Amino acid sequence: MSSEEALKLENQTCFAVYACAKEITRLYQPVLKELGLTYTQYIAMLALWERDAVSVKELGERLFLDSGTLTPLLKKLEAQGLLTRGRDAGDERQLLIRLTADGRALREKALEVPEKVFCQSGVNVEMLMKIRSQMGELMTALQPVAAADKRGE
Amino acid sequence: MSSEEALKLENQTCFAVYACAKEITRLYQPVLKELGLTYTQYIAMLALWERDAVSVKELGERLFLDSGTLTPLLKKLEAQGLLTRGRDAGDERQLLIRLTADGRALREKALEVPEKVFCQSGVNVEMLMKIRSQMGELMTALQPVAAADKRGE
DNA sequence: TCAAATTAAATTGTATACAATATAATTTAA
DNA sequence: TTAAATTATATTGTATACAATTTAATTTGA
Repeated sequence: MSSEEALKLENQTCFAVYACAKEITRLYQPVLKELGLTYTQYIAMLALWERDAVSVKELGERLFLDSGTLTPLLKKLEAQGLLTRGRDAGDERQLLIRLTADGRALREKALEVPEKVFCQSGVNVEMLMKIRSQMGELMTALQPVAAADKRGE
Repeated sequence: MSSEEALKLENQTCFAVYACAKEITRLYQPVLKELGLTYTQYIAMLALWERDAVSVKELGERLFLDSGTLTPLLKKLEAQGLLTRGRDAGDERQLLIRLTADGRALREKALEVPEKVFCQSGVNVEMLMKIRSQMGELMTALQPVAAADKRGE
């Protein structure tokens, strides 16, 4: 592709992924509103439903988010009574995030979310699976770059 | 997939796309810094390099962004001297965005951006093309839903 | 024709994101 | 052993995003 062609909006893979991510988030919004969660809060809860009593650091690594994003987000979830934030007795630097009974209970409602969103989406399962696997490949290809960046190379 | 399986973070296509979009943006950042642009400012400039003297509404439709995002972003680009913002004489409701000479000149520097980012990415062309086409398909599938939402259905 | 409806931007308010910095706790190493 | 380095989280500042509302201009329709 010529550098002229490469500069066209239509040819930007980055823009295609960026636009899809926003569109998908928009799709989740009405469904998540019933749970009182935003999209980012939802993925944080998904992570916590799988593993509880984790530090902000560990949660951030799983969600690719840093403390600047997570600290206010977790405070909001704490204010909603879904989790508690308390320092680790063994290492006071770490903050342990623990779900409350309400936080665990919300999972029952959330079980319906994927199905609801899928039905609304007008997308077939094959496309979804293909996309997920390709995003996985892309992420695997990009992660070494991201890691090198973090090390300041 | 069971509803239990469907709730795992690892199985979320939405999260995969969301995480990739952020990672890609991060990849562009150091390259765009040389042009003095953020990622969103860059895609706005890409659109304007292709078609100039457009309204905020038209630009927003191409970028999937609304005036709440574009108004401050365009004011920043105006402050940098890359474009001018002026009401359309024929319809004073509309604001026409026009590139300045500096704005057009920046395109020369930007011609190198796609190549630079690609080289850093460690991704091959085939994967990129496949992803772009699939994101296009997904967007096409989702757009009717988005349009219906806008109409309040 | 002119009030009501529509349209385009701007504004307000809330919620991410993340770089850079600050703070406090822990670990390392001389 | 204790000062220096490292680590985990919080804070600050900037830049998106977008829903909801407001404002001003234009179009529509009785």
